Amino acid sequence: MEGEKEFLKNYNIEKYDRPSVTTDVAMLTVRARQTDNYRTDERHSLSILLVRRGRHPYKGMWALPGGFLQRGESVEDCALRETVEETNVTPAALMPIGIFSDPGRDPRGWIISSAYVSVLGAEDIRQVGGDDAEDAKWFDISFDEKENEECELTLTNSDVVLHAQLHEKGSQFGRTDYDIKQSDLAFDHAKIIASAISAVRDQAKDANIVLDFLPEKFTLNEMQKVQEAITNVAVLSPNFRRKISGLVVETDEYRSGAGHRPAKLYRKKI
Amino acid sequence: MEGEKEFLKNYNIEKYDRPSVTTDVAMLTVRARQTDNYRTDERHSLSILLVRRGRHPYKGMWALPGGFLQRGESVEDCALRETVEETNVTPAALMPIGIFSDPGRDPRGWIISSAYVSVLGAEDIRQVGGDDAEDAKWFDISFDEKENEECELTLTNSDVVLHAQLHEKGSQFGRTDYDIKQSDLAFDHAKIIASAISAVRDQAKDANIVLDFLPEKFTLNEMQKVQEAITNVAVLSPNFRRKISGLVVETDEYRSGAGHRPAKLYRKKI
DNA sequence: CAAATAGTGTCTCTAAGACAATATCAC
DNA sequence: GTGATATTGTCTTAGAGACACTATTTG
Repeated sequence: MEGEKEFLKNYNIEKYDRPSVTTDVAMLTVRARQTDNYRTDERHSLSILLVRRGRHPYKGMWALPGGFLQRGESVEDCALRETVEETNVTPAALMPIGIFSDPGRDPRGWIISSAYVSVLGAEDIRQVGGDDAEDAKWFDISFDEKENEECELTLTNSDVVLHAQLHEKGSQFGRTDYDIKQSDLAFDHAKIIASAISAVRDQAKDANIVLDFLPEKFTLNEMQKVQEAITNVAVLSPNFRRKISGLVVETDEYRSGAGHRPAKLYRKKI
Repeated sequence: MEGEKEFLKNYNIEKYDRPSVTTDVAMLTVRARQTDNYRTDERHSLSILLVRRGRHPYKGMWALPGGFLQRGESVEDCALRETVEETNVTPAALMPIGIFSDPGRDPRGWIISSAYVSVLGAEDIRQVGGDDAEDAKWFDISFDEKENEECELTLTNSDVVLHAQLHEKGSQFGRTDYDIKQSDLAFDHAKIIASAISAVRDQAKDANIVLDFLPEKFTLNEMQKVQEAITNVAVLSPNFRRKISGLVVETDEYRSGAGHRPAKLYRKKI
């Protein structure tokens, strides 16, 4: 009878068929756009960071940052490492979206991907671009679910507009799954992005993830606008304030100069 | 310049270092135990199905059902297939728990695991045992979180008692992560089980997943007892009834013969 | 009848939605 | 002053928790 030590000595992992494993990260932030009227609030829009592929396959197309899992690191470490390498941005936390493993999802062969969302505050996004990150760009997101489970994803940039049509396949355990009907993005990344957005929208209901999108100090109106950009649902400001009052603390500072009453700055409660 | 077709023709996936991928499934159910007093309700307890390993490594120890991902199947299909093979039980739905990939988690080498929870109704669990499943057994779960983030997991069976001590590492996005301090189970499965339980407890708050644990027809008291077994929190029956009234529909049948007023049987609302 | 669950009604408190009203600044 | 956001207060309604009470069955 073979003992465990002996078994492990003779075990040859190379004998077995195994997939390559990649990670993909949907990095989201909320950006403000200038308005004509100096008095009026900026428009806020949920945005995603994409990189243009410099290599085959899908060379020249836009894709999520990510890459192959290396020996000695956890999947989450890999997602973090690849994100920093490709975009020069270091995400604070990664939220797992799911594992994408449909046969045929990658033309190179048997490759499965573990996908994450990360959320960036206003301070982090300035770093974008750098050594390896020349082709990393922010895209404004428009993602609407129509009546008959058909969804339209549009990613817009000053130069490019990317479209994808998806079909809502089902929603279980707070994660919605989609089928791609048409996509301008590399691989099955339109599907991953749609899942990522729906996961973040789900989280934003209890307002906690909203704070991750904000800088260290922020006005309550900014916070509300960020939530509205994520969830696509407008709320009344007194009710919003009441709801999130337990999550934030006042500072002594004010934001003024906008043609109306200055707003007190708040900070995330620890 | 190489085109995409040519690139793919020359691409050799074997050149790259890659991990083996397994799935592990925590199959949960709620079982009732007889009481002395014929009038009194049965005690309900959350239970998990474990298999005794017939091979190295961890030969003879108890572990979650699961196995290696094969070419041509999705990770979820693999989890389903392995579960049926090893336990003869077909789960209705799988809820993803996360991907466990710490270096060194498997003595055979670089092996990462995608973990799922599945929930079984009272009807399904009779099938357990069969061809390959002689060593599949149900264990009662006791899982308590103490003050200082220390957790004690105890799995009990008529023959065996398995212990594990865990440390709560942090809770993010509704998933709690644990460190193993001591474990009687194979691999890092104590950690996976703890994550699975905390995920199901989280879901059970909005009562929907509770229905998956029940047979086709059930009394509201049975439903309440199941929820209490999962969450470890007792509730008042009028309030419970009010809360779940929208999730169920009456049938014409009653459950009688228990020394007290018969209870109407309900069914899950579609 | 006693014990035990089945099931209803209702009081209180909290949280959410709607909306009215006041405050303060830049031009 | 005017137009814009900032901030507070309050009315109403929906839901959760607590609890008292009635209904029905079997030994």
